Amino acid sequence: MIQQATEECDATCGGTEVDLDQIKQQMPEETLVRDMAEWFKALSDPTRVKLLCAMRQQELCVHDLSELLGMGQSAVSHQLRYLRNMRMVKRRKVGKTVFYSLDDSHIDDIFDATLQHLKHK
Amino acid sequence: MIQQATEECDATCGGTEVDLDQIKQQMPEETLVRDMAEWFKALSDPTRVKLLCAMRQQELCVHDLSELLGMGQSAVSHQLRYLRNMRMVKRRKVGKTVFYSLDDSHIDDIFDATLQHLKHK
DNA sequence: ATATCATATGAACATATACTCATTTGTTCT
DNA sequence: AGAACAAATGAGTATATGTTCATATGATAT
Repeated sequence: MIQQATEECDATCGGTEVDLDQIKQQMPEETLVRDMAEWFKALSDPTRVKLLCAMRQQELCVHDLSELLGMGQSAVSHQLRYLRNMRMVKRRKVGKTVFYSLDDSHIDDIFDATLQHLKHK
Repeated sequence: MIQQATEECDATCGGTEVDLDQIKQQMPEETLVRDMAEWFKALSDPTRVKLLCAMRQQELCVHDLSELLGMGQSAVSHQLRYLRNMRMVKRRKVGKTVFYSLDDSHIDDIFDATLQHLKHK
């Protein structure tokens, strides 16, 4: 359960009842915070969400993804690179075509949870 | 288990073995995709992540949050408004000071899961 | 009412982002 | 080798985003 501030940030808000140092200690490291933000940023664009949703169903080549989303090949390719750099998807080359698929099982969980969350609001 | 494309996107990549229409049907609605992206975008900035992490521990006033993050009051206030618009946090006014706290239990779960995820990589 | 303090808000600015267009790379086929 | 095709990449551009600065709002106290 989350604590409630023991009233009176007032008087002089500078000297609060709250123990900021203790809270600071419990905070995740700066680098971890950045990693978290970066990870979420990868999921913060509709195009990338769609790509991941599609790959959640099955491995797909760039061309098909491009067609599925109704977007240019270049745009899709750029976003796939982004997702690959984030290690969220991986490639499999077969001749000229490249198949992309999820490379992070965690995404499935997060997506399921989030979809549930958003539907019930 | 995710399906693997039945080889040969080749020949002419346009006519694949993959049933795009079926995949399309399984995709979430455009509006839902946008909502998802928007929700993740709220978590895609280090400042907002820190604010949420702090509030995860306890309710805090703007001044203390500002001090905790070592950022200007205005910047913090802007981000709190953002989070409030997203209905991720709520306010409680006591005199001049305003206390902010989480308003979305789902954030706890997502953060826990994500922190676990990022630590083990 | 006036002063003071906590927070909110608007404008401005610098940076980041996602797309398009043009071109390149890498592969297969003839 | 050269043609044809899938995908990748770089540059350019329009828009979005996060912060700062200055100022406004709202509340308390004198």
